[in-house]
Amino acid sequence: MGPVMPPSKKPEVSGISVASASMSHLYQTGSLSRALQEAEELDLVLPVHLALPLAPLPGGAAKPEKGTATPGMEDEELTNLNWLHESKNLLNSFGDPVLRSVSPVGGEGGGTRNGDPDDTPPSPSMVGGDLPYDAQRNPNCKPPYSFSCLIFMAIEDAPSKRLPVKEIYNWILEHFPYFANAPTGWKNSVRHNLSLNKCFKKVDKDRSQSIGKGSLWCVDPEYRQNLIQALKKTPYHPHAQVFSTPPTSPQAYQSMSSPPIWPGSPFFRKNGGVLLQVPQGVIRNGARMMSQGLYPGIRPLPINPLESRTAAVRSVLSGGYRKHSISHPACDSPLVSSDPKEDHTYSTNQSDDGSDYTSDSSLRSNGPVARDVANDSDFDDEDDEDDKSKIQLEIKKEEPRDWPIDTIDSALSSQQHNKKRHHFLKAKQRMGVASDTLPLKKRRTEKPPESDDEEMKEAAGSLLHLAGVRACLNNITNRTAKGQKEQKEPTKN
DNA sequence: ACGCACGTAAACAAGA
DNA sequence: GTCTTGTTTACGTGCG
Repeated sequence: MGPVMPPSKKPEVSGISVASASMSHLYQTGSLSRALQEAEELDLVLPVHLALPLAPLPGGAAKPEKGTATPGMEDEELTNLNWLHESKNLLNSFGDPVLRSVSPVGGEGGGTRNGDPDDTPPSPSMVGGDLPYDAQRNPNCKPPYSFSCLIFMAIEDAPSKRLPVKEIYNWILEHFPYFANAPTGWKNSVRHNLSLNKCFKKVDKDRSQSIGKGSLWCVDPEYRQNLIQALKKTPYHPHAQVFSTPPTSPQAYQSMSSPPIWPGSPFFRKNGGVLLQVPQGVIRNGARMMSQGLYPGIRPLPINPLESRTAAVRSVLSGGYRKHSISHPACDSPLVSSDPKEDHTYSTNQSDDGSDYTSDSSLRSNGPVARDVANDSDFDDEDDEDDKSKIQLEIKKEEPRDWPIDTIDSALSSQQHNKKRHHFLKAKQRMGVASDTLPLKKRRTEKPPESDDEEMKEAAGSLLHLAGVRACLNNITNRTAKGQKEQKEPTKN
């Protein structure tokens, strides 16, 4: 039984475009907190992303981001670069409407599949009884996310979109206090997932800026949609019908509603238990979304604009998260070659993956994931983003191609059951997939490297979006010349 | 009953 | 030697 969301009784902020533009300005000028406090005093319901910066950490103190501020960087530069960087990242990563539709409700415990369809009621076996998962209120409740999702979120939450294992641990610990007291086996599970799950890849690290032992891990762009699907399926969302609609264009992204605040989220409580939903147009007009709001129910970290800006500058100027020597988010650096070891169940052809994953295009054919990406590209080029029925149709067309993340891995991991494997292979054959194009970890021969193109498309769309954002901002801040200059700079990256 | 997705434990190797 | 990281195997659980 899903929680019944009380209708909002508070007046929404009027003047959406003004609100969104003002929000951007307020955030940049550091007066967002003041504005939010004023709004709170006025008993106004604010859009999610406006309020999230006020979401407190139980401990109270702001958690500084790793690394240090770039010396000599003017705060103004930091602000603007951060704006550009974060907008791109948030649009590309968190702005994904599927991701935004996620809310953390689902089954509990190992072996529980969080596979509630979007339009079905939540599992009765919710975490913490009938209440949705709330890391703050029920810190000892096991998060409903699978480890794959946790890792995915951790990596996506990183400015550089790549993290060492230890940072993944830390992210999980910070956002899910449950693991602080959980048996240490969960770390093993994390590593197990990283190694086994094809969605995650090791990234070559700059030896001159070594982070120590271990590698960085990133989300394989090829399988990002799979992870998004997994995240999407993890919870039930009361507004799933609203938010499960994928965009057909960057404009569609922008015009989509941002997520309502999940009842477990701090802002939900802050607003008297009113389920919030950002009015359409706020996102369109360039409102920022805070990552903490994209995984509702997860223990949020307070946002320090300066630190966040600093991280952004590290990524934008120095080509990435300095500590991790990143050149570009989302895997543009060569991935670590997997040593072509002896044949294993999961890596019968590891050398395929051993090379830079952008270089094995010739080995990739039209596997299911490849078709996914290809169709996604077509999808993004759709013009008729307002035709909702068409969108829904597209959703239905997508679903048969939705490959479970670990379908093959899992099937093959039970190798002792040859029967299983046989059935799986037969199923694959029914789906028209060649047996040698399994999306196995360390074995990617399915598709050409469209990820870079995808990245470029996303970046281009984001920059187009930013153009509107900046125009909006400029109307308010009278900083037209500077704003235009700053729009151009990220295109060099 | 079975397949699937997922979690957990454990063994092992390599490197810091 | 110890710890961390990474890989792999095996098995258990819950659900459809």
